[in-house]
Amino acid sequence: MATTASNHYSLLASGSPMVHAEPPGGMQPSGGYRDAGALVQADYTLQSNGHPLSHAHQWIAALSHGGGPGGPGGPGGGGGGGGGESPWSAGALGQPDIKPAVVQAGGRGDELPPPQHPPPGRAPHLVHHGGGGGHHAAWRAGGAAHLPPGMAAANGGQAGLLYSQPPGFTVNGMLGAAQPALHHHGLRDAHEEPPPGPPGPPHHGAEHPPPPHGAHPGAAGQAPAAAAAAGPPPPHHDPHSDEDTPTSDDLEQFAKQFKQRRIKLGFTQADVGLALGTLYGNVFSQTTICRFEALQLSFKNMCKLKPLLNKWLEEADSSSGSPTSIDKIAAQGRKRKKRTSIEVSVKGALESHFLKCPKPSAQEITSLADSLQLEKEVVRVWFCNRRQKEKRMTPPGGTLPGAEDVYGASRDTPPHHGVQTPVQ
DNA sequence: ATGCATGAGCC
DNA sequence: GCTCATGCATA
Repeated sequence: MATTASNHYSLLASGSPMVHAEPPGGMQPSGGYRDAGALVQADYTLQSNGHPLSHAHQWIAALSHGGGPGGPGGPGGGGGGGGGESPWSAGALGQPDIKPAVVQAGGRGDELPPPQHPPPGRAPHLVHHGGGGGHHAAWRAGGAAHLPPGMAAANGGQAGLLYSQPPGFTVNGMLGAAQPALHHHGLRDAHEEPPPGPPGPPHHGAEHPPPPHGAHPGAAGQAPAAAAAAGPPPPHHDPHSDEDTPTSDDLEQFAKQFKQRRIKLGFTQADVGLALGTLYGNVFSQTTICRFEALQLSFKNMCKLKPLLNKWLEEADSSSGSPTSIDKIAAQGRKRKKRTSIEVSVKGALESHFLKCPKPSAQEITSLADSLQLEKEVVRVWFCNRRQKEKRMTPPGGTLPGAEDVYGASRDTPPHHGVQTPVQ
């Protein structure tokens, strides 16, 4: 009843046109949606369950855990809580859980293009505000002021805003290349190629820099000074270099710049995702690119993607105009449970619980699920996603300066998440 | 642009 | 079972 989830799942497959339709009688899709099968995208019709979308408190104050990430860039990190309490301080880059998303379609079969990283000849665009240790305390320390001169002018021309079909970029013969790639280093390698810079702890679970963002500027309750106050002075010299760990400020700027360039060049987020696959073997979805631009990824993840995107920028820039192919990767034939649409009222209930207890026990989840009439798994996942959301570095839509107050105070004002960057 | 889902790696 | 990275499906 509540969920719009009908029972059909859509499967991507390429092939047999068979529709797997199940009688919508049951609302709980808990059938065996995991079988591996090759079904095609069923044309399930969504039940218009249009929910008004009223977001209540989305971004709660969880951020405020005093914790705070230790110093910026300072490895000394406060050792944040362990299990994953502190968003940014936990072992960011150091953790090995990064996974490669190389999902190469069977089509190309092969592997991924050689991961070569052509040395960037020049320091690209990233201008970067000079302050080295200044304010990179909060995610968006108002740093929007950049805009490299060169960039705007760069190729401003034709690209205009036609996203229709970008000209394509050439990737140095990468396409044809089905070279046996060696190690398509997944992201996992990322942690392996730690920035030489960071002396001390190469990548351990404690270095971490990122300023917590704890909240937004509004929440700026955070003493600005605090940021700089970090004990260990972050030795970052060139934030834009792929090498060392950028500050959150750097990331923010890069993301903005990236987006602008991307748009100017006429590429969509999806194009970029695919291009990364072509270039490095790691394909990413539109979602990921979007989140990167919106800074909705974890700090660690942002750091991981930045170099890739930076290279793409260079490629796209240098070969903007060349023809090429963009190959796409077909989805595999995996079944996916249909997205459950949680009713607003139910969502509200979940959020309430989340506020009280972000990490309910299995037992609690079970009873909660029961009372809300949702599958236990759905509830569990909801909490997981909720927690994850809390950890993102994303400043809640409005990080308007001086605007919001910390949630703790008057959380009445739900930040409408509609306020993000206009474009796209 | 974002909600819900999947899955690897870890504990 | 959790976290984290990621993405399909959707609004």
